Amino acid sequence: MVLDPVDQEICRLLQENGRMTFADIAQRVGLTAAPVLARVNKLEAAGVIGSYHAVLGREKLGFAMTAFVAVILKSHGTAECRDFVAAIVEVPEVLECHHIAGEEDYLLKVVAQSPKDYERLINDRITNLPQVRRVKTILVLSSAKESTTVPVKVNP
Amino acid sequence: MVLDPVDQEICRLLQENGRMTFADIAQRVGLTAAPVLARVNKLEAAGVIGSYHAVLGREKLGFAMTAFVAVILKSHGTAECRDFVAAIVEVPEVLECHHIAGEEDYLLKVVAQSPKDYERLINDRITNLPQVRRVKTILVLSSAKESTTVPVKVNP
DNA sequence: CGTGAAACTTTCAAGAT
DNA sequence: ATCTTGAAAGTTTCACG
Repeated sequence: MVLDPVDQEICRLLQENGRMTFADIAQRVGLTAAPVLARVNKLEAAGVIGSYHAVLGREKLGFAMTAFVAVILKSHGTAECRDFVAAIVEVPEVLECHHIAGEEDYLLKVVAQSPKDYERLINDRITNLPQVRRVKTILVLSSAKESTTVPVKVNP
Repeated sequence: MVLDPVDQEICRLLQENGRMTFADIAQRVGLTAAPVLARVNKLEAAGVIGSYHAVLGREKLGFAMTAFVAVILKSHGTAECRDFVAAIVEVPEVLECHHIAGEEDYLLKVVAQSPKDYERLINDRITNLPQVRRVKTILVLSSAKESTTVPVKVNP
């Protein structure tokens, strides 16, 4: 699918503020609401716009810790990987699960309320899994940027 | 701030669908739109709800690559770190920048359209920075989960 | 918290450029 | 083809009970 500059601007605006009204977007891109709606519907149908989410203030909810967890599996058979992934994606504190190339097999991003909670999470829900050989914690001290906004080029 | 079960459910719903209408939310939590609006305003003011965003389908926009980049700085003075972070957060392809404890100093999440693009990004925008000693790329092969949804406890 | 009312937004069909 | 207009339905937002 080809994005003209108006589509690109709509994507930029909705990445920045996912609750912006079509009337508002229309004004900023120099159209009326109807064609903006049509374009957004088209962008959603094409999968260019995938979903909309509120992002919560984690620390306000008591999540004082973020960490990346590098996981090495015991073996790398298809079934082994499948079962590990199936179990790990069900853990709500695991926000991300990436299969990676490198010394380790998977890189997880996890949140926890406290070191104690983190310990329980790692022990009971991760290290515990029969496929896991070893885990390494990379503790996040602070995050200077944490966004899902990708660049939508203005000059095609 | 204390979240009662209705606040928690509102947070859960808005994490799941950031464009859900207040009328819709109201129906699901068994209220009318007015009190839902009041609660959302309060949650936003308290920073529990931080922001709303559309998440784009990266691959549809040509971002075929995701990688984590572990960075070691030459030194760890306050100014050095500050200047590195200030430069790195301006790079649109760098979606996340975390200060970490471990062998490396920073962990970045970056997206790129191709290996060539990735090379340019790493060379010209990262390795290049005067504070950087060394970078290590951890290539993402696939992501089984990539979310910002944190658990909002149902049982206080 | 609910109601009702005003203002605004969404959404669609028909017609203009 | 894509936009505008205009109108109906739905949503937001407020003051009052």
